[in-house]
Amino acid sequence: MAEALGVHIVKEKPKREEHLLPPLPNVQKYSRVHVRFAPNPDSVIHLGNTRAALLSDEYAKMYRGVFILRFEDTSPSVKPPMPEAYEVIREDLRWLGVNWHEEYIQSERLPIYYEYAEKLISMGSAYVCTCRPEQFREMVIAKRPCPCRDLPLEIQIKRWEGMLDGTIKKGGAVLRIKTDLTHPNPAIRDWPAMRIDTKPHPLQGKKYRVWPLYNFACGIDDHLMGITHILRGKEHEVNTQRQLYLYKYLGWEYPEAIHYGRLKIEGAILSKSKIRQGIDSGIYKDWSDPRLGTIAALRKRGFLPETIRRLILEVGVKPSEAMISWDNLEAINRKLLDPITKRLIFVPDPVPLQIIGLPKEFVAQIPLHPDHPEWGNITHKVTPSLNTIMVSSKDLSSFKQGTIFRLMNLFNVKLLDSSICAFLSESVAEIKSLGAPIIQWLPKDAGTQLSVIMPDAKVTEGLVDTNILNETLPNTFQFYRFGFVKVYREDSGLVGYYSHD
RNA sequence: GCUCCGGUAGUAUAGUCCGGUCAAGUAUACUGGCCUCUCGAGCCAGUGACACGGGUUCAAAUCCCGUCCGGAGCACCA
Repeated sequence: MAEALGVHIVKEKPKREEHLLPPLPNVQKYSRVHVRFAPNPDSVIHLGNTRAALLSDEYAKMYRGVFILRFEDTSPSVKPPMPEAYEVIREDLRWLGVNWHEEYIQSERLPIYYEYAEKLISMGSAYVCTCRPEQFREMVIAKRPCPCRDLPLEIQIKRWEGMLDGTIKKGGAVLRIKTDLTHPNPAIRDWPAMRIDTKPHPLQGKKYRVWPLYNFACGIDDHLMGITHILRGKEHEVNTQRQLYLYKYLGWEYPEAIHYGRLKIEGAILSKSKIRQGIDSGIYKDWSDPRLGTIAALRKRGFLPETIRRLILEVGVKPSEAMISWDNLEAINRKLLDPITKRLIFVPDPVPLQIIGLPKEFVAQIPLHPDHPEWGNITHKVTPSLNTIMVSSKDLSSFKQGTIFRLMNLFNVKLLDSSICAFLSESVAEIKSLGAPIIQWLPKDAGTQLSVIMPDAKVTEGLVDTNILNETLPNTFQFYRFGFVKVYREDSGLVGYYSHD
């Protein structure tokens, strides 16, 4: 109808229109887009890894494609898989809102890799190399074939069997894919595909002693799983070049590979090895230590999955490196959190303050959200006999004797000495015209102990409005004049993790 | 050193393919002001960038060359 009238109806604009992802290349070549996220379960995932996962997920949704989760756990001794990591990673992905349609674990697919290894050997496209690594390197730099390269097929097969049956010891041989020995990049010349690793695998035990290297397993799997578009960091650019040879020999077409630059976040640790090292040495409590850039840490601190997704989409797929600032991340999170988060009183480092000269009983109405009066208020009473309240020592110590200030939502007082003040008046307007400070407070017995872990892992102790115990926890609150805090109920009591202002 | 890949404000990003509408947009940060019983949110205004040098062109952030700077890779890791 509208079209008949020559009117073009614009559908509801996407919320993030300014950060829509660019289209994927050559989508029309494939019947259905297949993307994958292939983490190594040797550790948990962090903001950097999330980039591949979220970008792939977003594209899968954009094209109604298939998202494949593949655990790349084929290095028992160099990157030993952490048994619990498989589930922790799934958990993190679910939390991030990533939907995967298929899941594979490479350590369960060794027979497939063996099959292709044998095929490539018999085709003369791969050979078993028994040179010492340094020896091989010398030759390859000189663009000369190593002595193993052109050995007859029967010997290659015999050597391959030797790798499998244990005749050849660990480190004694490696399967190499033939490439171009004159390739300008020495790293590409006759790259290794399989090696012997006798360390028991957490999932497979001692079942296998020959394991595929990254390029072999990944290259084969990407094809077998029908991957059409690969999103990965640019550290893999050379790997793409290597795998091209494999695809050529097997007559396969290589997927579209998109390489993005590294993601760093100012001040936070994003290196898996450094994280693990820090945990082992006790510097960090665990993977969710607030100083880390892990998903577990961001979640614990109250960052929302949507925040992380928006950030990743904003950064996009550029090949250059990006240094994310906390300001940006926090601003996104604050914008999402602010309208939906209850306000409560938290008094850091509390000290008592007695109020004298009270003419009557006062009831303070503290809104749960200033922009949502319908959410209601929390009330606190101060009477001539119940006249001691708790305030932050930081506030109190900044006031000189005689300072006039307001107790938020209550009344105005004048400081007499370090722990006594006198009732002055009730009017808000009065205090505003003076430009005097307004501070948060709690009646002496209305607070519950709360330890807030700050982003630098230091702890701020304080009292939080006891009404928090009526809330479902964990939950994020905004404490007046303090900031957003995600509060947990732990055995030791209430523990909060500071998100941001 | 070798092989690749990049460089738009403090940070991130749009624009670069298909030169003019870009005296460069947006977000955040910062500075002023308004609003607010939070040092939160919101509103208004402002500061701030095309790495440098050549070339092509009537015209260059956009194309070409050089320089500088940055990153990645050069594992029997992924």
